[in-house]
Amino acid sequence: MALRHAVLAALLEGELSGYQLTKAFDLGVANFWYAQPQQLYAELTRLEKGRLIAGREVIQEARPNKRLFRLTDAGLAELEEFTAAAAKPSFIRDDLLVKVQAADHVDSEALIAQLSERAAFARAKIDLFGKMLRSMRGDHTEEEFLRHGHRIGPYLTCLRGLAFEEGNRDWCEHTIAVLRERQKAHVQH
Amino acid sequence: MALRHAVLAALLEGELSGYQLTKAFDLGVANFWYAQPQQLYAELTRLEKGRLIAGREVIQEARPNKRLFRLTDAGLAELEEFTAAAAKPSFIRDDLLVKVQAADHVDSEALIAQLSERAAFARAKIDLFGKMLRSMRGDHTEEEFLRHGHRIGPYLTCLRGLAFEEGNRDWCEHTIAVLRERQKAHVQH
DNA sequence: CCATGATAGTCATGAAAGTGACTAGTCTTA
DNA sequence: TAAGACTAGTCACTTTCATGACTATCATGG
Repeated sequence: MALRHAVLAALLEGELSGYQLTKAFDLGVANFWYAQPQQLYAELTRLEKGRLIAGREVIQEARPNKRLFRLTDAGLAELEEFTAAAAKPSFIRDDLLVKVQAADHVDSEALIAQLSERAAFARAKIDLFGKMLRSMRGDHTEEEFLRHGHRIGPYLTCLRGLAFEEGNRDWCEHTIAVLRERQKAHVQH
Repeated sequence: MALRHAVLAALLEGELSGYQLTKAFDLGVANFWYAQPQQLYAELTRLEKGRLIAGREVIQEARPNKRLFRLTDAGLAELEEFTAAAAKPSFIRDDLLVKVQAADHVDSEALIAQLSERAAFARAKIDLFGKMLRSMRGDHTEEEFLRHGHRIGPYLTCLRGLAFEEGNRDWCEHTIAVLRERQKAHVQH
């Protein structure tokens, strides 16, 4: 029951099609949840059956027809209930951490390559999140916006995403530096 | 194929029993992966069948017998291969983010309660990670240890865990402050 | 005029993760 | 001296996630 609520939360933004949702939940953009198209379409079907969302067909000329979904009252109630329930603590679960855990026993070059790639990805997302934040707050300062804006939820999750990626970037860079330093030291023996 | 490699990486530390692994993979301690006992025992069985680890029974007097597992050469090779392969980018997938995404439409008090709880949890882990790091590096400074220590993998993942939890704590506190501020402003209307 | 790429989705299947309930002996503490 | 926590693990089951393959149409660029 996790993707389920993420979809409901996304639909708070207004009516969205499955395809639009897939864009919002894309790995490259997602600031609060990630999922693949197939999962989303499946979830939408389930949610509609449960009457937590309602869809309507929109016939289009120039492109395939689509279905726009909106939250029902039952859906909003479900989300409310979910928010009140205790959350399980989260943790990082990342292949890259497993690899670094094994750092002393595996090839450093391969590891450094992975870390560089991840750092690059993190920088790209930092950039993107920066832009998203600026566009959400418009002409206001962050402080102003958070005080008086009327949809701060997405802004706040985006801030977390930004900090997370900054953490990733810094850690990757630091780890690379450490591994390089040790390579040098090792060669000199 | 994720827990699988995490278990292999954990066994780099030396022979461990299933029970010891469950301690290391516990939500309260895990600095690089989390899993439940049942998952671990199941994974250990699979890995042993695949000859990536080997177990030996240890008969004990005062407590139940146990099985100690160690990595085989095949297991180390598998881990090596895994490290060289491309990692998929990671992302946060957290109930709490979903809840904050919906912040504008749900009860703030409930949300603040969740955030406080998470912040407290984060502080506890920060403390724990600090202790773990100190104990790993012994009398050395961090710089010294990372340069010359001979098992820095766990230290590095622990550093990431620490930064992650600091990020959680800061974000939770900031978000709480923002929500409180808005509550005040709302009441005054 | 053909190859991409975007829009808009569907189906089937497998792998991974999570949950609840349960056994069984020992050690500690109120 | 009884209750609860710790050690050590197992069985059965469900939910969630992820993967690959597939169908259409339209627009754009070379």
